[in-house]
Amino acid sequence: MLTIREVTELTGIAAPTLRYYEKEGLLPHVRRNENGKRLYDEDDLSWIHFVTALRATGMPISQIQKYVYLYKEGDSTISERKMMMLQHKKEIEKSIRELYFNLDKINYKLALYDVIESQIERTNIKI
Amino acid sequence: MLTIREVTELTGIAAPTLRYYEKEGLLPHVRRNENGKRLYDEDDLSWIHFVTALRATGMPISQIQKYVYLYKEGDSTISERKMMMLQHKKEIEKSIRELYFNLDKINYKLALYDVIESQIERTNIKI
DNA sequence: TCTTGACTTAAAGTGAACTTTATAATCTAT
DNA sequence: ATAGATTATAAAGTTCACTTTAAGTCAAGA
Repeated sequence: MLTIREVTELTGIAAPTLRYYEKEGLLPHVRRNENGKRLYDEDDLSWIHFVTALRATGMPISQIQKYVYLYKEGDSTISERKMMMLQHKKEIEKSIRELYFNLDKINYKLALYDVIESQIERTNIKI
Repeated sequence: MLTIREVTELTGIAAPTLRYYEKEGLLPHVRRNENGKRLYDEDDLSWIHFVTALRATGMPISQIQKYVYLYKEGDSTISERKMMMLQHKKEIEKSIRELYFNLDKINYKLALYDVIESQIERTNIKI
């Protein structure tokens, strides 16, 4: 069992953020010791990594809340949870497509700069 | 020359956002008619599309401000602007890599759901 | 024993990027 | 000529996801 400090060192997530996630219901079943201090086990670490992956791919806190709520409901919500993940997968793929699309525009801009620089070279103008 | 309404229809960007971008210095040289109403030309539309691409790829307003400031400075800032774009290109590529990395985790989760569902099928349990 | 440091909570604060509101001026159609 | 829509500005408000602060509890080391 790990203290909150050990988890922050392991994950790079700030302690207040871990408490915030827990308060918002993103981390089910984090235990406490006899004095109320948090103790994290392997399952908690898995949840933290999973929540981090969802956040890093743009899933809002509110939707992760819903997912964890369904998880707590038990096996009857498995298909709904799977559908949430399928939907989120689509969103991520869409984000990637949009990034590539806009990356093209940046590359076009960079190509223009290359043209300008080669013109400067040819005409021997100094900037 | 287009009115702000025509630009919102053309770009899907809300009029207050266009005014906000202009106020923040993201859109150089937007003209006005004799009564102070904005009139956008082709160059303005290009800037709007460019700013939109930068925003959609996560560049902060403050950095776009800096880029436009350099643009207004003239040709002597070309290499600095090109470096900004090269750096931003790297950031976008990093974002794409991270999205793929986390997409893998979501796909792993989905594979687990598939395993669970096939188990349910085999054991004939109804959920 | 004292004090230092790590933990706890609730509540307030922050920063980024808009968005809304309030008020006034101007354009458009009848 | 006038009603209703559109535009302008400045300033306040909103949302999201944390982050910081304030005030307190507790265990361990000098």
